[in-house]
Amino acid sequence: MTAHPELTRNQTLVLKALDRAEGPLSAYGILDRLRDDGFRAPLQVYRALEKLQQFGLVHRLESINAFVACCQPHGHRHETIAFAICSHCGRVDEFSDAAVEERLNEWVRAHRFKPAKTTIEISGECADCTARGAG
Amino acid sequence: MTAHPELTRNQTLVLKALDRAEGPLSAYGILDRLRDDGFRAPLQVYRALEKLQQFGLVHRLESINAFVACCQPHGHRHETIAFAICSHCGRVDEFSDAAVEERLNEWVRAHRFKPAKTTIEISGECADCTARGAG
DNA sequence: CGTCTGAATGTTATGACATTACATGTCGAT
DNA sequence: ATCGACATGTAATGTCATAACATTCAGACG
Ligand SMILES: [Zn+2]
Ligand SMILES: [Zn+2]
Ligand SMILES: [Zn+2]
Ligand SMILES: [Zn+2]
Repeated sequence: MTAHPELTRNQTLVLKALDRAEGPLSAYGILDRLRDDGFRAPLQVYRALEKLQQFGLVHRLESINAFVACCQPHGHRHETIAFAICSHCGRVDEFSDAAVEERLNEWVRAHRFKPAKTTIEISGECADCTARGAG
Repeated sequence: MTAHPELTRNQTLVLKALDRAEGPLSAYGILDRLRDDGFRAPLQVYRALEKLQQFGLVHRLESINAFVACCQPHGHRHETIAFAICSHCGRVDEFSDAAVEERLNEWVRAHRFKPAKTTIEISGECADCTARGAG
């Protein structure tokens, strides 16, 4: 599964919708954009999103219940990823920091905690929006 | 607002419900536990939770849409807090790490991002549950 | 006292996000 | 052909959160 298989039709459509979007989209937002492609029910979106997340092509933003296409060309699965989310324009920046990852891993080891998923999200206002004097 | 004022009746009830709970509670879970105290609608819970979060007495766990009472005796407002959430037993451990906070602050400074709220949540299985051989 | 005002509360309705359950289709392996 | 694994279609339901509006409460002030 390292090189994920061909995407199905629905997965391709969902990924394209996210790629074309300016910012994160909710599942229902994706659904609305795919009505013309035959999408009728939320489950079609959620099922595609689940696979795309497994492939590392899409990330879920827990703090805003939305999804973004991964900015890396071929996805990634093993790093801890942090997100900076502009609550004004929706821009999402994705980054990883080895020191952050290492410190969290230390806590986890020290407490014998078996991590399954790590969420790091900073919400706020991006530089552009701040410069423009956004509210 | 450093020493937060007296809590109102509803705020007190919600905080007590969270204190008594084993793990995190959803807003509707809190509502159910406060029916006998006269609670009838979700808004009563959400309004109390909003204030309690401002006072630093309650934290929202974004990745599971739930709330926990702060484990510090008098709350805290200025640190970046990380949570380790056991998806098996619901146990939540709260910790902060200066190095993590500093690294995230560096990214934010470098990108002129104006942070409003930082979420760090590690979901997984706690040591006790792993030892018990949980699934 | 009476009134004004801001905060908290009560209530109904609605919106937003996500999953369960079951039926159907597709395609390669045997 | 038939089987199994996976993807899909559809309806119904469950879960989380807020909008809108009316009412109540407690302190400030003349
Ligand atoms: Zn990515
Ligand atoms: Zn922005
Ligand atoms: Zn705390
Ligand atoms: Zn546990």
